[in-house]
Amino acid sequence: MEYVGSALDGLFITKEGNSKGRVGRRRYSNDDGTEYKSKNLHAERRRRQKLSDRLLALRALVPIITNMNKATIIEDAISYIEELQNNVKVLQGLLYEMEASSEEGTLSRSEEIDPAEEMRKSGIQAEVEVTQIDGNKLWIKIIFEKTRGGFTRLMEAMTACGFELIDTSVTTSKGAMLVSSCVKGIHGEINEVQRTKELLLQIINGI
Amino acid sequence: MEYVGSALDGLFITKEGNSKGRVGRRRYSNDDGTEYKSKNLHAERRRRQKLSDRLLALRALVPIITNMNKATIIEDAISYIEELQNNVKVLQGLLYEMEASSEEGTLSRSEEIDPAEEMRKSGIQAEVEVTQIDGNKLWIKIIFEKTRGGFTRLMEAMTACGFELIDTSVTTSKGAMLVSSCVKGIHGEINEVQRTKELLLQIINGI
DNA sequence: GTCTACACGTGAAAC
DNA sequence: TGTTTCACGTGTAGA
Repeated sequence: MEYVGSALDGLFITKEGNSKGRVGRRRYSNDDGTEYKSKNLHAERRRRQKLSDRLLALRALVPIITNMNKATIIEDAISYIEELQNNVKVLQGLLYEMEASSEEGTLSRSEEIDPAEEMRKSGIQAEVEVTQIDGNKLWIKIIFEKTRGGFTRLMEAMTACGFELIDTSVTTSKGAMLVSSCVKGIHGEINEVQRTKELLLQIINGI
Repeated sequence: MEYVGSALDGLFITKEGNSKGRVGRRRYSNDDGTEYKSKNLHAERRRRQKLSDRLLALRALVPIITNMNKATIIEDAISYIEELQNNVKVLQGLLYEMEASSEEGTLSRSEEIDPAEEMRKSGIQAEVEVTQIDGNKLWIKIIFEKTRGGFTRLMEAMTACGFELIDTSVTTSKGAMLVSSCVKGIHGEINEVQRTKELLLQIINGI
């Protein structure tokens, strides 16, 4: 790649007056004296202009430019790309974190219990709590994983099993459904609470 | 910026044999015949190399390179920067969405009611529901905006007002707190349900 | 052969 | 002033 001269060196015809166009431009001549410009002169000009344009476009894309120099333009572009790459990485990390925390239960932000979360942790499918209110009334609390039509099927199953619903309230939180209901019990039945609980668990498992 | 020639044109001494160093390099001479290289030759070389190095670094940073050309390197860098910028924008949008949905209540994803949201819509501070379970027992459901220590103060206020709590369940969903409780009522009191409800509302408003 | 891309040395302009 | 940056035309090597 070293410039070593050539037979063509020294054949420049200089100081040519040229009234129009590129005056004073160096000319090139063969041994027979026919003048011609370098063959790739235009191509080289196009190449230079293209590169210049690209650099301009690059400079336009980079927000902070410390200098207008060609080298510094590329330098700034490099640091900008690094910054953008870091940005993307940080944002992806944040997004991943948020998705994870959002998936495993948004109620993690409340200090109270998260039914769905607790259910998944303990591995049980549902949580049933039965409390005897009065002689023939039971207060039941059911927490189970929410499914489409789950509540309806629970109600159908409970009525089919002979539960007489007095008052029922349902609320869902994320993936869990809490059913708080007051049912009429079979008066006089011994161990009614435990039997009702087992029956409810069977119903829920059947859903 | 037009090349117009100069008095120095045509003074190149070519075909100089040079045993050492940069043989054949063009020399430059003054009118007095003293030879010298162009003054900014080394500086120009350094500049070119610096630019070349920057381009190399840029190429190393861009993952996809369609061509090794200088122009295409910059072109690829431009498209890569655009891609990164778009990436950042999309990720920021996603993050903003997730933050918003996470802040305004995760229950928006469940098809059921969102207590906090409904409360805010209707403009009421709390929702109280009282149902008579038995002669001297009441089942109360309270939904109110969750505040720090709100549940504790509610319990203190209720016990201070003479409520005898039999069983209490509390669950929070985002900004709302649902208290489902069974209390002992004053046996024989007429319109007990309505009076209890009003009393609870007063308590909640006092919190 | 042509065509492309590159590095080179250089003059000039800018600071 | 001198230093730096740039565009230019050119030679040349590789497809």
